[in-house]
Amino acid sequence: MTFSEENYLKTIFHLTAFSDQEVSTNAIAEMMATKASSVTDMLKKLAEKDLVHYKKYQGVSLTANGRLLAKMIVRKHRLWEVFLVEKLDFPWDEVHDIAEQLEHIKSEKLINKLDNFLGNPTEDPHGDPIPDAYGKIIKTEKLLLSELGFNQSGICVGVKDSSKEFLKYLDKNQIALGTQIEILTKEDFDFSLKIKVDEKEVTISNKIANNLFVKLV
Amino acid sequence: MTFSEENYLKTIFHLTAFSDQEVSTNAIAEMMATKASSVTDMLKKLAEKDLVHYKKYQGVSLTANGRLLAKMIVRKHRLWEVFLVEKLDFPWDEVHDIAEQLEHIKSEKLINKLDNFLGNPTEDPHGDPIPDAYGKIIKTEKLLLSELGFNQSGICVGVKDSSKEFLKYLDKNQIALGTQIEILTKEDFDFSLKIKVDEKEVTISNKIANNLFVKLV
DNA sequence: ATAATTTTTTAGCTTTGTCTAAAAAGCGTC
DNA sequence: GACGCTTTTTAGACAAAGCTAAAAAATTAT
Repeated sequence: MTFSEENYLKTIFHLTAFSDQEVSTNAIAEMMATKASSVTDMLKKLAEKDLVHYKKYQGVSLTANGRLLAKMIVRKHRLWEVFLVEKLDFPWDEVHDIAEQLEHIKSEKLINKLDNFLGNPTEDPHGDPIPDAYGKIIKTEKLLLSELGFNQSGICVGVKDSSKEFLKYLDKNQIALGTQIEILTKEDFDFSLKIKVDEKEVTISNKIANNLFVKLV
Repeated sequence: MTFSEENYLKTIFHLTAFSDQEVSTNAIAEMMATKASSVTDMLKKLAEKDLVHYKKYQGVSLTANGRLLAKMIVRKHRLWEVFLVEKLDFPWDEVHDIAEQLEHIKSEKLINKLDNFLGNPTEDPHGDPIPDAYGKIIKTEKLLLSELGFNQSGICVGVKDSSKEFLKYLDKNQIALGTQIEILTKEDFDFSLKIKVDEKEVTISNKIANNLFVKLV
């Protein structure tokens, strides 16, 4: 498999992760910042290799085979992210781009040894689950901070948006995985929240609350 | 820089490391298992980017620029090899192929953090020197086992040939970096040696002795 | 139901890195 | 210096993966 094929599989996997429907050519093109015509070409090639179900004009979905391969790429990506943060001390907003490269290294033995070296983590530094060597994914149930009510408290367990900008914002406000957050007040007008983090009161917008996963406590 | 360009630079670096002369198109083609015509095409491109000195039919050598880049690739390769052996417990004969992939990961910060994580090693698992972040290489003087005389002893500090086959042979005979070896007798007919390794006597061929680096002790 | 719009595919071109076959340059021998 | 052999380069082709522009299918609106 080429890097490009792997990137397409991964994109299709992410786009079908929640909806579980066929995904459109345009959606893939947009996510990969490429042109629909390029996507069509690749879909034909992936269909040829029995990695996707593809019928002209009908959208596309992964075959069992394709899904397993996609999960292995996600596994590699997330394990490398753990390595970068835990072992090399990278800040969590810098690991994605490097992991995008590392995820294409081909060696099953390498990734399994890395997994062991890291202590078989089940989540990456953004709280996303790491598939095991068989592709099994354990998802922990989590809710958005915006779903909590007054006086409820949650522990931050992940981010929905993992862009550099959002992660840096969280760093600046001393919110990290494991941080406890209590909802103090909710503004009816713009749904902004006043929350308590480490004994400090902070006001955050609805957009922030909508991208932060917490576990009720 | 593409992977292919990096591989050419690395090959030219290795071929010019000792002789310090221009290297021929054919020599590069042979080492890379490709065709001379492909090499010519690439040399033009590298010359264009001022990474090599190239004049038709005259052979090729690295520019200062090209040499530095080549050293950075070698640095990455060897640091990753240390990681694989020291941290992930890979046997020394399995790391080369994986390091060939890892050496192309682009992130200066990554490689410098990796260097620190590994304790700034100066040699890779085969005894080859690791260039520092500025490209500086400290070579320790070492001689071939075949250059030792009767009753002299050396500590194994590296291998000249680092093929899987040779490394496995050494493993089988319990010879590793750091192993002490004493020359017992030398056969005049085929230059085979009787040596003492760990209180055990072993007979090795001239070819083996010619590919094992030692430090006099 | 037909027209307009959007989405997707096709056709044809570009670049990168490879190849084969043929031409050109360099070298060794006399 | 000419002849033949080896090495190197050129010319032209191909596969991968992208692009643009145009055609075709699907969808939405009238």
